[in-house]
Amino acid sequence: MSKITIKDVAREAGVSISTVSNALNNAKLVNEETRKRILDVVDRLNYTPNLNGKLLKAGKSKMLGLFTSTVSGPYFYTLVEAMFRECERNGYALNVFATRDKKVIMSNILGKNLDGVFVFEGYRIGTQEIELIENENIKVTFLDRKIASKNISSVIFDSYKAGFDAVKYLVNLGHRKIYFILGAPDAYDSAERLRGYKAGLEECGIAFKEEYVIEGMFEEQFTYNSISTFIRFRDLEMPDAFIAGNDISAIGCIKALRDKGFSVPEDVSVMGFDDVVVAEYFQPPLTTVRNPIARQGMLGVEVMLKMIEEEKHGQAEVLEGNLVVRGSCTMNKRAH
Amino acid sequence: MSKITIKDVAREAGVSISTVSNALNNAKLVNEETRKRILDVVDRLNYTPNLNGKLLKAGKSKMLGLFTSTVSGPYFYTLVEAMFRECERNGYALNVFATRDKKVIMSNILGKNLDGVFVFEGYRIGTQEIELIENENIKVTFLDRKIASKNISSVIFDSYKAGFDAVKYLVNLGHRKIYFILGAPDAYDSAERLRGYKAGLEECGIAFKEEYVIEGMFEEQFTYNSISTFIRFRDLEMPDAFIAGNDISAIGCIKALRDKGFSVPEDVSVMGFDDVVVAEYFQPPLTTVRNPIARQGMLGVEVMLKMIEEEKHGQAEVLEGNLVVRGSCTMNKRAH
DNA sequence: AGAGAAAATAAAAACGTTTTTATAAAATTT
DNA sequence: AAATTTTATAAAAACGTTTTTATTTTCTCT
Repeated sequence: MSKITIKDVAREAGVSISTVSNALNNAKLVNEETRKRILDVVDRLNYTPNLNGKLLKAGKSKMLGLFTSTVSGPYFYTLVEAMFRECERNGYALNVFATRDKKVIMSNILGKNLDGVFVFEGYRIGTQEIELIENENIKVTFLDRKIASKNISSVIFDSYKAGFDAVKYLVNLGHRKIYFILGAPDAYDSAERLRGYKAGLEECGIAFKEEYVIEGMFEEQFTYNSISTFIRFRDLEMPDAFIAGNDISAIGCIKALRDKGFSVPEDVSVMGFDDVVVAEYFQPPLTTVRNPIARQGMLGVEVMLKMIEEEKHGQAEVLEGNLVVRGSCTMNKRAH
Repeated sequence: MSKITIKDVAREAGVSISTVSNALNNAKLVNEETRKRILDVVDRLNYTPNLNGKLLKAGKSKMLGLFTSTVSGPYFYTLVEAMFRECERNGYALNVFATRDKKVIMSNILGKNLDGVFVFEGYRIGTQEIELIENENIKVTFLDRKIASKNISSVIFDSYKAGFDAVKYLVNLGHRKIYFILGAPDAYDSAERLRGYKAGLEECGIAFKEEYVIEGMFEEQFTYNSISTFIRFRDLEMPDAFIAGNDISAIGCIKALRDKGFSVPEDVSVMGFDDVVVAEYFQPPLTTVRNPIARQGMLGVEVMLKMIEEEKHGQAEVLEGNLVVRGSCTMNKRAH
């Protein structure tokens, strides 16, 4: 009923609060006999130290925060599971804060009960906020952009290369009219994949065409609508292949094509990115570029701990993905 | 670099710390002019109140904790996404703690910087721990068992009915030799589904047979192995249908059957539970019992907030699922 | 103009710890 | 046996807030 504090323990054990504290944290400083007596009382009263009191004094919390605007989707949970495991292994707790409210985010980051903070895609923390964090000497690791400074690290994927590889793979299969479906407008990955797509085309001697780029928003339904509309009103020839912004978008694209009477991959090839779980179960199974998501999570906390515990300068890590060939792409039968 | 506290603000603004505090929290108590001056300084120094100091004083944190042993799987993220949204809507933050370490769990629960705690399936918090929590006047909502008391609520699914309904559906399709694949041994849902399965059989006048129950652990690979072995060594007739502990297990079962040369649903029908995302994408699409997972999450925080804010007695809520008919079950062609 | 009320500000106490410093008792050295 | 060190315990300060109480200033009323 009542909250018991260190004071209650002290009184009950007939001893001062400092002795109780020491009995709990610095065994060597207190006589074995009294220590036992105190521990007995602690047990009997079920005393648990108040974390706020503790943290207020300590300044360190052994807690890391993960700020994100969404917790759904296979990408997120693969990432966060890896992070949880790695934190636990190092004696840290991971707190997930799901909010888009910049105020909440900043008050928690700067509120100093977190030793470090991960920022995952979604909301935008701008240069102004980053500067603030930097000045407060708080460690931050970004999982959605490439950046590094004294207190800031990042771990991201080489989405440029992924886009590049995707194009080359499709061209090798004999495709020429390769479309690109964009992701969220402010997403780093989307922009990089597009950049790689352009570079890949150039490498293969194919001219980039603005008309071949379609909106997709990383969303299934959005892409479905985009592609349906495109098919219906196009005055261009049918594409040979689509490179979707991610797997979810690829699924939307395939469903739209199918509903318009095209079969994948016989008529059109479709690729995705990420290799989310459904990619394998979807019909046809998705050809995609797999990003080592769990590795990103593990490396993220590794890099964070380096800053916190070894006081190292922040670093920017870039991870490469690899092509996973399944059934959604095939040779171009309409030879050029 | 340096951490600025309310003291720094006070000094800089030429005012006492109480005035700063009031300027920030109790606008009416301080002259508009000085308040502006203080806010200016706050802005200039980028002062953010230390949360530990704040919480230590307040006793309340507006934070809820979610304790779980795993964060993977579609069930979890659907649940937790709904919880995040509902918490945010009510001005609470949700902290996810992923650990199996009972000590960590209890120290956080009893450490009093959480206003309430959700317990999700995985590790076992026994009656002893529950009693402790109860005595400390901490609000707990269980998402993995049915229980209610002054400070404890719960929101679970009616897995008994789900098991019962599954059997009746299959019997209506003409199946008689219906097997049941168990989930994790200590899982409430698994036990309840089994109980419903038995009751359903009885209702239909079919005798329950111990040999028709197979281990599955809620895991794809485990079930795959179980079923493969069963098929290989069985001295019984082929089953008409399988009721798997959940969708994941159903998928393992189907894969095993397929690899042994049986097709689903033509030769054998297979059902799952949960209706996870892949259930829809899998080939054949899974017939399953859908649990309103998001609803569980929302109701969970609702019930929690009732205890915290309205000081209501805890309550036990039970949610019903509904049958989702897809392609993994069909009429029994081998008539009896 | 002086008393009383209201408004604005400051000082002090409190939240529950840990840590530093002080004191007392016991053990060791000279 | 006195002086010194070691060991054990206690007291006090500190962490950064908010809240309660106290003080000062300003305003209102007779």
